Amino acid sequence: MNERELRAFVRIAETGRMDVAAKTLGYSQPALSYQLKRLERELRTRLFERDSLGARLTAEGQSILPSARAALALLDGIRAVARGSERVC
Amino acid sequence: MNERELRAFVRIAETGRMDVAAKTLGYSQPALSYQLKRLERELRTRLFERDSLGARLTAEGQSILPSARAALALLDGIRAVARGSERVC
DNA sequence: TAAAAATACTCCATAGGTATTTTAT
DNA sequence: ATAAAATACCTATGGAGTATTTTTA
Repeated sequence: MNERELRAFVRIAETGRMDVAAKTLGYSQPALSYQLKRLERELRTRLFERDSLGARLTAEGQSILPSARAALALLDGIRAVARGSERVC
Repeated sequence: MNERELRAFVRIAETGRMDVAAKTLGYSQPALSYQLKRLERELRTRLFERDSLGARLTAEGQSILPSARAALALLDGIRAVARGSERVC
């Protein structure tokens, strides 16, 4: 479970589309598809139902979305703190 | 920033020793040293002062420790939720 | 000089990109 | 037929281990 996977998960949930999520995150659709698959494999849970219309959260996906967002917010906070104390080098 | 790096960071903070932290996490001291270095590089901040006595948190390290712990707790929660909804396969 | 961290090196697994295929509407 | 996701394949980078070196108390 890593930050990139969680950001992918949240963005797919927000857009309902893996190709759009990939574009807004700045990488390819297959790469994003692979990341989601990796996350689902690690959690042993299907997070989205996919079809030719897009990707919709499953119940499990919905249940972890708030925690994923909260965790990412904490990571953003860590970055902000770190940036605030950057050294000369 | 990934889960492994954060767990490494927290464990080093708790033990004050990279070799001990590595052992309790189940991997080698050089691997752990590398992970911490990667995290510090990404955050552009020194998180520990190291010497032949061990590793002690810097002020920046101390300031992110609570967030790191909270983020890991959220990840644990995600895992717990996922485990609770594991499918047949 | 002893103990802890850092570096060097080697190897395998992972992650991403492009091209293509599959699937459902 | 079209649009979205999945797969295949290739390559590059990352991450781990063992052995060794460096540093400082």
